[in-house]
Amino acid sequence: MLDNIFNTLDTLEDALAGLSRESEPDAKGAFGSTGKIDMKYNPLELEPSWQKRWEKAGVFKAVEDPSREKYYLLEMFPYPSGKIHIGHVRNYTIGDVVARYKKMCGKNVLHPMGWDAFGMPAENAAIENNTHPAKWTYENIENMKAQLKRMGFSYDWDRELATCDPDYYRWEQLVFLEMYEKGLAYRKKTHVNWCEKCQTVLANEQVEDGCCWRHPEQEVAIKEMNSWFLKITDYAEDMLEYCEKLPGWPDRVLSMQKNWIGKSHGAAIRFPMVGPEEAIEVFTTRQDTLYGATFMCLAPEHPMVQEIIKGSSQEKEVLDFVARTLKMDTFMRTADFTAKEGVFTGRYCLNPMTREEIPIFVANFVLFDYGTGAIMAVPTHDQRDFEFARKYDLKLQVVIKPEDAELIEEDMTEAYVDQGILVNSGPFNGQRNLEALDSIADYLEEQGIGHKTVNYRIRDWGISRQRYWGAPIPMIHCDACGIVPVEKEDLPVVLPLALDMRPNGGSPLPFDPSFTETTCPKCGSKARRETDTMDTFVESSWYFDRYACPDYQDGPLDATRVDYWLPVDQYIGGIEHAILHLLYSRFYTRVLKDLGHIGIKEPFTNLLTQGMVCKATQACSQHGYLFPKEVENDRCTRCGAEVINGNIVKMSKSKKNVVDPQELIDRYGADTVRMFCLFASPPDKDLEWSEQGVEGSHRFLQRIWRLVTDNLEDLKTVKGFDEKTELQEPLKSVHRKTHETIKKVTDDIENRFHFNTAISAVMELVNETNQFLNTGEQRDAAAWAVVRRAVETTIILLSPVVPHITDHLWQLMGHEGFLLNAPWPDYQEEALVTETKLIILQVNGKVRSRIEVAASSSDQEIEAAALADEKVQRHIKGKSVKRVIVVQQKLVNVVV
RNA sequence: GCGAGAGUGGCGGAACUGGUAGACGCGCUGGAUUUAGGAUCCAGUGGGGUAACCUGUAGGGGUUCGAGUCCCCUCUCUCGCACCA
Repeated sequence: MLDNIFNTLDTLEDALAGLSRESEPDAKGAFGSTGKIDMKYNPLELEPSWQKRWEKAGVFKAVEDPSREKYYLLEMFPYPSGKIHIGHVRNYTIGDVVARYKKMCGKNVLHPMGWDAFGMPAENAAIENNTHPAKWTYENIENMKAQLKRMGFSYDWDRELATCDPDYYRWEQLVFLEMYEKGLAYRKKTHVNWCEKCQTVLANEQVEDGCCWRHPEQEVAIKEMNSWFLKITDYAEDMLEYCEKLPGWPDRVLSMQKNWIGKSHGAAIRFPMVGPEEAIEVFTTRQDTLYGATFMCLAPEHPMVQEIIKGSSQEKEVLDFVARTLKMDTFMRTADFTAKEGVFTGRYCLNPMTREEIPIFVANFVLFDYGTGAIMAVPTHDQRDFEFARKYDLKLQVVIKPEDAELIEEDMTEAYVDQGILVNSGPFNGQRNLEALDSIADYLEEQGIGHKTVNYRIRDWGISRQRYWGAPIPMIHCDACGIVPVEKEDLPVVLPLALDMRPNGGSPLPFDPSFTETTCPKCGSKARRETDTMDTFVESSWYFDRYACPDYQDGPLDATRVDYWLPVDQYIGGIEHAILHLLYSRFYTRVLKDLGHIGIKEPFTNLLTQGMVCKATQACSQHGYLFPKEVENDRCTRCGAEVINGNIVKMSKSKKNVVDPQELIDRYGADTVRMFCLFASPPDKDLEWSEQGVEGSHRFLQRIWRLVTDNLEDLKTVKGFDEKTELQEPLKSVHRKTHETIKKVTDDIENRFHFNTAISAVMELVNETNQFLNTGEQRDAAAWAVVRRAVETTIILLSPVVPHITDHLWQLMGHEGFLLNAPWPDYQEEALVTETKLIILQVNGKVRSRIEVAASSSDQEIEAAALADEKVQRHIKGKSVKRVIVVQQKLVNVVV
């Protein structure tokens, strides 16, 4: 099939060569309609043919070469869901333009692609369609790979990897064992989110509005169970610090990461128990209010709760409350509309400063995950504590007063949270509360009651998933020896493929004796394999390293190659992955460095987060959201009701406001789709899909196609332009525009990724060239040489954006080879020089006139010309000129 | 509530360090070509006014010879985090 197209094209070119001989010069010379070839722009034939040629020539292959400067460009790899969607198209188009541009600039470019191939959808699809996750996944990969190739992306497919391949995850298992040895991976019993339908633990981010993200009707339960964790908290401080050392990252991503890490300075303070137990430790950032702490609250999960109520008369009441609270999901429990509730434990502890006995409560709003899971409550200066105190009639004690007023506890209607002066605070009375933070912390330390500390919001990364389609955690449970790591030489622990999926959605792994039954590496007795698999974010935390050496068999990473390519110079992906994946990758890179696998800490030097692709929704009162196909003339095709046009929101299957990239490719070709994705808006902003916009992009491609084919003979036969030629207007202007465009496009791509303005600039050049050809008088060889240079520049500058049509036109014009191997053009300063300059004339800051002056004019001459201008004269008549501002070569402002 | 970003024609968006606001594209209007439609080409297109000119970048104030751009306040929208002690 492709071969046929190939042959067709070759024949076409022969035909063209023949035609050129038939053309006859008309009276005006070589211009006019001669050489006009009836040849249509047919992207559907032309594009696959060029894709095949690129592949055959291996133009996208990246080879390590220490003598050349490398450039590693990476787009976030996709989950192989079956088909590419428009978000992929946009993401990968942006990346492809940069990759092609950098290659043309002479960089040794690495531009790989692969598959984030483990994950739940494969298991669900397998159950639904009675197939196997592996089969489903690999079929999807084949489909999507074909689609990506059809888009013409410049990937080095020799480096392709799929994370579900044992050759990939075996190294992840090895790194896990190394982390385990260093204490960076551990197992603990803890409270987790559990979805009954998925039969697995969910990460916090997979819980939406208290329900499972995949089962919006299924409330997430809190379950206490054993899970594996990676010690990301060990690196929290370093990752936070390096947020300041990533100038190539968008501020908003960095601020999200800082937010997520959530460092806060404060103090850990011990409140001694009244009774046999030792003390309860709290974390606070407000040790300045310590004298006002009149009660204590524990999180329901706090282990001391069980301890201190044992045998007391409150026991049942407290246990009921704890059980009731823990049954609520975290979202409901922590929602701001959920009332603050608690129960008295019947026990007291001492405020370490006032030595007063204060009651201990269990409260629903105290988070076990944050700080120590216990808080000192200061109702006078914390709104939550205030509400709680009022509800349970607890003591209030003011310890900060505003500078010019008194606070009376009984009269307070809300907590006083502003700054002020300390009162009722022993030796600290009279100090400003913020200044007392340090002195109180020091005092605590001296007295052995507490110490300064920092607390992080970030928790260790729970990576256990009770799922089948993931990388097995390489551990063994032995009754005698406990948890024993798999021997490194026994890796990989391969995921068994021959088993039946369970209809309830649970993992089949625990029920497969061929997998679970093993022997303990330590004592040799019967033992059981760990059946949890790893969170798929683990795979995506190092795939970019493995691209450097996907075939390496002696370890996770080949140091020589990884050192050459890493770090990623430019990473591009959706903002929706901004926190977790990027945070995990930064953590994992640090781990790999500490384990000696890699030399860098930060994996991504520059990050571009592209905006979402959006489109208006359409709905019908009867049938809900409608696909574009289900709408005709603003009416629902099923019931004829008028459609309701909704907001412009992110494209999603559930809202049915989607366009299928494949349909667009089949209709317009890949180049048009690529061009529209770039032209419609800058990459970091959201893109609003517009069918008319796509048509516009297609029209532009047809316009350059005609510009070349309509004038092919003249363009082809004219001699190359000698840059030293002295040109007259209007030729000079076309030539100047050519160089201005090179400058503008280079700047837009290199420094700003503003492809939309780069394309605009080329459009301007095409417009000017067309205008010259349509209206220009001069039609000799000199003119054609200038036009040829303009047209060739157009083609080269557009080649990263629309690589197929440009390679084709390049060849039609008689060039050999691919534009990807052509050098990116330089502009010449001399070509930008103009003889005259346009000067804007203002009077009192308002534009009144504009004049042309010789470029060589001095400021004095320009000022004189401005004052002599008729319109300026009219506006300053009868007034005295107070001041004249002359902005070099640009503007004159006359102040009267 | 906290943090970040944004607000410019009928629409998507330009205007990089303060210096012609609206590049480029879409749409629309008129004209040419065409049997017609499409495609293509030419002209026009922020609002008001015959014109000179006036007015205009969410609203208000300020700095400046000059503000879409800088500063302060207000409003609206989007995103992230959120009972974080």
